[in-house]
Amino acid sequence: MKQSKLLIQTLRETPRDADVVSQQLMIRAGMIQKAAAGIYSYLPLAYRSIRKFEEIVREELGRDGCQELLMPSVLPAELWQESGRWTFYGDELLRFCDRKAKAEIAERRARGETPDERSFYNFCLGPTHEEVITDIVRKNVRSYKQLPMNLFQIQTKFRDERRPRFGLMRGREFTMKDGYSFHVDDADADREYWAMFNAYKRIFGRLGVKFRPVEADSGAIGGSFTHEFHVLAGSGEDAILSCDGCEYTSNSEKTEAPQLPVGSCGDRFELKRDHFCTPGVVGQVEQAAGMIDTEHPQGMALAQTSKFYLFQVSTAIAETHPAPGVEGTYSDVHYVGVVLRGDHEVNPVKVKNLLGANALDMVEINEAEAFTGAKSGFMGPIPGEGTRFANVRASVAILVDQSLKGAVNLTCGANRTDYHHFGLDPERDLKGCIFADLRMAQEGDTCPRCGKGRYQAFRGIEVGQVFKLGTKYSKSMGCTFLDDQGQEHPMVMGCYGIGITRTVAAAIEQNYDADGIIWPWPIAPYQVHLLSLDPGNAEVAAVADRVERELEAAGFEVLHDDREGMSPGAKFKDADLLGFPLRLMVGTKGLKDGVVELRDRRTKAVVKVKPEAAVAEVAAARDRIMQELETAGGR
RNA sequence: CGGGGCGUGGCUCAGCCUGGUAGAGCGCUCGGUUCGGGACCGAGAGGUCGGAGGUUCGAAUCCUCUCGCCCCGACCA
Repeated sequence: MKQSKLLIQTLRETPRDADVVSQQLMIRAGMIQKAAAGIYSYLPLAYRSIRKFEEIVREELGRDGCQELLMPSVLPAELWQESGRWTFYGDELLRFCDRKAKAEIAERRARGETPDERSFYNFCLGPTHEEVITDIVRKNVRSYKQLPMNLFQIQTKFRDERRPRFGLMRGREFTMKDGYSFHVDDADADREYWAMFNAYKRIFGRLGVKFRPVEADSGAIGGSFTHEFHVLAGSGEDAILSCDGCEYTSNSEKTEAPQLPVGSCGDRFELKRDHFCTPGVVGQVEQAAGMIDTEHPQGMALAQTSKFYLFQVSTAIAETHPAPGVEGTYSDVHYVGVVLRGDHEVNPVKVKNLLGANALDMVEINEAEAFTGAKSGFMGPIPGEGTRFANVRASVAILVDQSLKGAVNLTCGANRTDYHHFGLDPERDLKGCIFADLRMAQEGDTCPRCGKGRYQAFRGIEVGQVFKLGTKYSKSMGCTFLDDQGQEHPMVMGCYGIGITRTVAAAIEQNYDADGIIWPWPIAPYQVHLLSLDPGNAEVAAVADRVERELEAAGFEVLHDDREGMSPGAKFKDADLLGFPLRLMVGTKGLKDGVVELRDRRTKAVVKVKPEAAVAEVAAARDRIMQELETAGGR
């Protein structure tokens, strides 16, 4: 391909509204162009990478017998109403109506009515396709003999994000591979889950990026387990903890924290109310340092302090769920107190899951201060007399992190500004409290799975997820089969997603330098960037054209920068920015010595060879690069 | 959705405070000289200053409304 004919405009300067590396580089390299917030055109170079990744996905899923189909992107409201998600999904679902509904609205207006347009919306843009696929399967599959079945599509999705950002990584429109499997029972769904898990490991392994499959929170859907696949990159939105001694890797919102040994701290004291006074000090560390008495002349160790968070369970959703720690249900419970060691952070997802709540919010600071009667920093699990907290204590669940089980002589906020109690023994002093793992695990914590390794922290970009759905959709939509006894059962489902365009962006987030992109070979738009440094020179032009033909004949993808009137330096800059793995330079200077030069984008190493040997040298470089990829991937 | 910011040629931005008939660099076109890490000279093309209304003799500039975009937060099967 001649670069002089390629649709591309590279930019020397970074566009102002590009805020992440992949977005900046893709715009500067002329790969994407924004049409609206979070909506991009994929220009030729980007689309080549996207298609290459799609092909990898197709090949690997094909190995597992998955069938590809394509569903509509405009979906009828009826299906979403059937599953219940039409109302549940929220404003990310872009809803609209067709001409028939519009005519109806117009007609009512003509009659003097003021119809609510939203109630006439009868279509949406598909953000995901559980409803459609379930509809297809229930209409076409009746017998256990047809199961299992695994169907996928690679398709444009639309989610009307509140705040689209990060270019292709969090756009509103994006390309996604979404797959759905249908099974006669749980065991078979589990088997398929692990088959897809392994397929994903192959897919991201072939991509040539560092990645990790991580255990994740299964969220409100309540599936039994789920893994996310993350491309590791410093700019990743998710924190991942990975044990250096075993396979356990998880999203930090899920990571199990180890039970810590309770330090010895002398005799057990009674609860001494308002024992420490640290006026005007707010931070945990400063407070602890100010907690001085005869027992603690240096101040209190941070691990001997406790902190207290007040959460609120949304009553609208909680309704009749049995409430641990208190009598009654969440329709009675508004507040939940969480007690942690002073040097630990609360993990809201763990709290939420423990409570079985769908939504959990921090109580707003003003409200919390009014409730407990103390300023932030001095709240605690023991209500002060006459406060609202004291009045409703019986209906406030007190959850205590397991690290404090058996702990004694702790401090806690006195619910009186500037004061802390001393001598807290949660088991003794907090009636009906529940001990559980509620904190964020941290880098360096001992892994509770193997008991030996320690957690290492990474940042990751979520690019794929495998999820066991169960019968949520098959039950609500009547997707059933007949077993060999003629009995009807709902199918057990799994779903499996890969963000295609996000993955390509994530690959760049992980692989770039100050000069531009460094493409992993398997998804590079072109593999070789052939630069004619003096295209006006007949010999250079002849050699470059010949090498281009030879490389293409040997199966390489070559972009030939044949542009005239451009200085070598400018071509080098463009080549670095576009970042194809290999750059082959043909110029008068080299040809004077009878050589062309091959440069590795990542290592910057240059090899000089005779033009006739260029193809063999490129092949050798490819083999070396692919070899390195084998060892670089995830685990 | 709350808070903040920005809309001036394809890109980056100046001009706005203090109204007077629109600029620079990059990119693009043509000619010439160059040519191994974003060369130089000369000549050009290209802008309803996001939109609407208002104030004014006169608005990119002041006022009102509106649309779009960006950032922080909340949200994220």
